[in-house]
Amino acid sequence: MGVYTAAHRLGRISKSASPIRIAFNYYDSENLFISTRSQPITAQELIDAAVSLLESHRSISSLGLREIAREAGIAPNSFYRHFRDVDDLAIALIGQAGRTLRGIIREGRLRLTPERSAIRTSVEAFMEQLDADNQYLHILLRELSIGSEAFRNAADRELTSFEDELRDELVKMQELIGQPTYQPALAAKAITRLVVAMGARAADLASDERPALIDETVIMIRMIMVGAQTMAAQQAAEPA
Amino acid sequence: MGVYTAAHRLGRISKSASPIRIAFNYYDSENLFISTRSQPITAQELIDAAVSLLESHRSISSLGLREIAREAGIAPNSFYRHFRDVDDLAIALIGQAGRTLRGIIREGRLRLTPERSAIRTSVEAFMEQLDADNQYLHILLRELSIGSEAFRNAADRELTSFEDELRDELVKMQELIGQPTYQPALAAKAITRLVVAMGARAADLASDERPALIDETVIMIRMIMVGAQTMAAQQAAEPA
DNA sequence: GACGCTACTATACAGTTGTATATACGCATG
DNA sequence: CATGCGTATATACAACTGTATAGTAGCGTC
Repeated sequence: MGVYTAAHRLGRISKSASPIRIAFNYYDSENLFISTRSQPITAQELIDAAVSLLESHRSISSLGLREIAREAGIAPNSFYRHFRDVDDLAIALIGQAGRTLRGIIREGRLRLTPERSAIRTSVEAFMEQLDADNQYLHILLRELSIGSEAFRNAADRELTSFEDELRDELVKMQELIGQPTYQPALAAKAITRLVVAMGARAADLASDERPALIDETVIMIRMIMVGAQTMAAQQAAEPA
Repeated sequence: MGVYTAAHRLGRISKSASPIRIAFNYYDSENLFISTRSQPITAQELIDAAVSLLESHRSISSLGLREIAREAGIAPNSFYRHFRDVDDLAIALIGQAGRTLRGIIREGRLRLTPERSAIRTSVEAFMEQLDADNQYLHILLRELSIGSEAFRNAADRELTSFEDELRDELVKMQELIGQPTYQPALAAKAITRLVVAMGARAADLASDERPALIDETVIMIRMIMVGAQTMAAQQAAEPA
């Protein structure tokens, strides 16, 4: 943390106030040596600062360069050392969010047991992310509908990877239990988009209302899967 | 249009420039008598000005009071005569969007003919609104995922009205053709949310890619309906 | 004709923003 | 030891924001 943080975050600094002078080097309250200058900041720290500002319901594009720099504790101009502008940081952030989430969901599948349905397990893993402190899922859902074209496409790309993984799983399942699925790619897409939509709504609810929403979502997904399987059976019977 | 429009919209006005003095009354290029003062502006005109600024992908909360006033052609302070602040205008705008859209969709149902499926007709009516020049659907979809809690709840309320109307329709249909639906309220919710999600994505696509998306959506909805009907049939057979 | 009411405008102010320019420190290299 | 590079900071500027205060034109009423 540099010199900007304390002065700017608590209270406003008036431009007309007498200039504040701080020694270049000092020991902070924990006796750690801190240089107020030339303290290197990483791009990741800037991204983290942006994430922490994205709480509640702000879009990335509503963030100001100065705001992010203030949160990270550096001078506004130091931002340029790491990113061209806020949009540049945003693209990096969305990519990071997608990568992280896919890892988490993939990991969640390992928890799959014969007792618990695959659907419920996946939906729960997804919804759990809403409570996670990294906020990545919220950010992704938000940028999906707002922000520049580039942001939305970036977010949509992350979502499409989910769809592809789910489709593969549906096909695998179909071979396993011999129950064919009509247009598995479409079914995967429907399920993904539905879960995302319900997740977005769940994000607004208190966590004690979530279980009901999860139950609803599971039934909806079952409707899609039963429908897709029934349609496959009808198709097989009809043109025979 | 008042005196602000011309000067402010084309080119910037420098504060340090010599003060601009304009006669209080003048005839504009079409020889309409215009008073630069005391020309009453309606709240609706302010809302329309806001809508016209919401093109592409901006959220309502990103609009500035001065910006809206400039677009409407009034002095910034005149805004306060009609709304407390931008959020106040936003709530009015969302409500108006919802009411308008429900009217349009309801009207679209009147086009229902035995030849064209009810599903396809509804989806097409919905997607048509994406191209409408009033931008209401875009605005509603956007505020659903962004903006203050109040905005989201307002948008969600509008969406719930759609669900209710659709559920009634499903129940009516069920009585008509004798094919029961499992949990019609949930099926209606799934369909509505799915259409909205697909619509949001469709909004990003060129209009020649829309038909394919409509086809996809229709199949997805069919999956849900077939699934809900199959599950109703299974439920009826099982505990008997 | 004076008064008040409504609907607007003008000016001003403090705060914020993005960024241009100049500067200072620490470190590695010659 | 001097030079230059990398990384940070300080200062400044013009543009913009929301809004406080103080007007002013037009209209209806006493």
